[in-house]
Amino acid sequence: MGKIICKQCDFKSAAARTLSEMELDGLESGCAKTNFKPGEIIIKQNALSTNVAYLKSGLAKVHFSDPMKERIMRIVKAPTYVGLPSNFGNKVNQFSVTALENCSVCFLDLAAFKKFIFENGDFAYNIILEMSKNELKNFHNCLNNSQKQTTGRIADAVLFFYKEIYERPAFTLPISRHDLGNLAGTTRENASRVLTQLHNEGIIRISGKKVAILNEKLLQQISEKG
Amino acid sequence: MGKIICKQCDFKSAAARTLSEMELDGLESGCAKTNFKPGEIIIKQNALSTNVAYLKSGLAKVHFSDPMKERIMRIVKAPTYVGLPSNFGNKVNQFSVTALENCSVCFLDLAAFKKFIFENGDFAYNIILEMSKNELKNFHNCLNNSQKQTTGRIADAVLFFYKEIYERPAFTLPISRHDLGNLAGTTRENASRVLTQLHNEGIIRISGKKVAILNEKLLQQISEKG
DNA sequence: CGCGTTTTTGAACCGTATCAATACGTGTGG
DNA sequence: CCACACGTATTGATACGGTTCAAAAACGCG
Repeated sequence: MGKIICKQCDFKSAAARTLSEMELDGLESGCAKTNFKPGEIIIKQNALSTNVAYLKSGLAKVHFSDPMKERIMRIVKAPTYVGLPSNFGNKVNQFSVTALENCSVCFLDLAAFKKFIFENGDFAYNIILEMSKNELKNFHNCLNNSQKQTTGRIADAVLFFYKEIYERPAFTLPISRHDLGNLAGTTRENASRVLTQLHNEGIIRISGKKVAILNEKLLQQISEKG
Repeated sequence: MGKIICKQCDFKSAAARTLSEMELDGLESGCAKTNFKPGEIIIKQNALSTNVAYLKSGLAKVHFSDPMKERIMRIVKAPTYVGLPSNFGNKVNQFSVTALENCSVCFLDLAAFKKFIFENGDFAYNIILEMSKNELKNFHNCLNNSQKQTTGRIADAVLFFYKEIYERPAFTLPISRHDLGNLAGTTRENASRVLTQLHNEGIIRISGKKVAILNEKLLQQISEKG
């Protein structure tokens, strides 16, 4: 779509920052920048993963989208690669990625990307670093989800939006109750219930999609204990 | 411990197979082979992860070992690296690894390992490949655990031992009921119950730790549906 | 303003954890 | 060789949390 110049891009990943000017020229030739509106699908599960997707700006949900077991795995914020494990571990995407806000994404040629891994150790190392951190995050996520009960998991999700996404205690949820439940591994009904319960206890204030955290310490405790 | 010669090692990883003779000499100088008996700890959670662990032979469990939330994440079979994400994503191990059988492990110097990533693109690429596949496995694992109920998860575990570990329909469980429950995210009581239930339905035969799968198709269905 | 969607709330039902008691198996010491 | 003790496994009864179903309320949009 839009013509862009990788060399001058301000949103380079840690890995891309290791590339020489010449390499960046190579990257650019197989690079397509695309914009997405909320709800639009960035990566489609079961489609061939022929490109590396780099989320330059915006917010998106990573979700497994089988008809029978739709599940939001996590919410990702730019800048980040999305779907690298599918790119390398499997020929088809193992999950979908859908924009929650306006998103700007660069689709990079997989062959060129691989070439950099082979030829630029610094680049490869940074990719490994990003993948490692991601896997550890997933690891803890998974553990939490299986050991806490609903209240704790919803508290987790709220804290996640606070700390990792918006970095301030008042924000507007980018997702519906349905999706919040889905993210926390429960139903929309329970997501609703827990939210109002936390509201009634004075731990958060909630009105529609607007959330304000009133008692962070207590919320943290709920997230940890149960 | 034992003196070994990496060059002549028959258990090389895909990544290590890309190394030149000279590089293998380098690997060897910072390599310690150690043997573990069942129950012995190979990697200890919260210890500094100063070495890359390569499981050359044997079976081990990867588990989160906090006093309050002990949880078996997965069972791994040689040959495989264990703990790479901790090596690169964090200075301390994010989980423990404990031997279930006699295990032979090579501890490699992390600095040398990093050097190979920087200098040998083929090596780096193979590491990325292994990490990608691992992450996808975890991904599906995590998804399954959160969407199935106990019967399905135990069925999963049994099928896992059949297909991924022993590759034959009759085998001896390498873990106790307690750990089986822990692996499937439930209690020892429920693990027991489900096992005898499957036995009574003629789907598996079970006697102590000896398991035989009698009706694979049905077991598969249970694993998928519920 | 009306219609469809999303959210909230209540009640009944189901699955699983928990508790409690019993059985089994192995190893120890008399 | 038996008696005992300890860890592991089994089985049943109960309680709690969460899903599901149903219905009302609030919201957003044309």
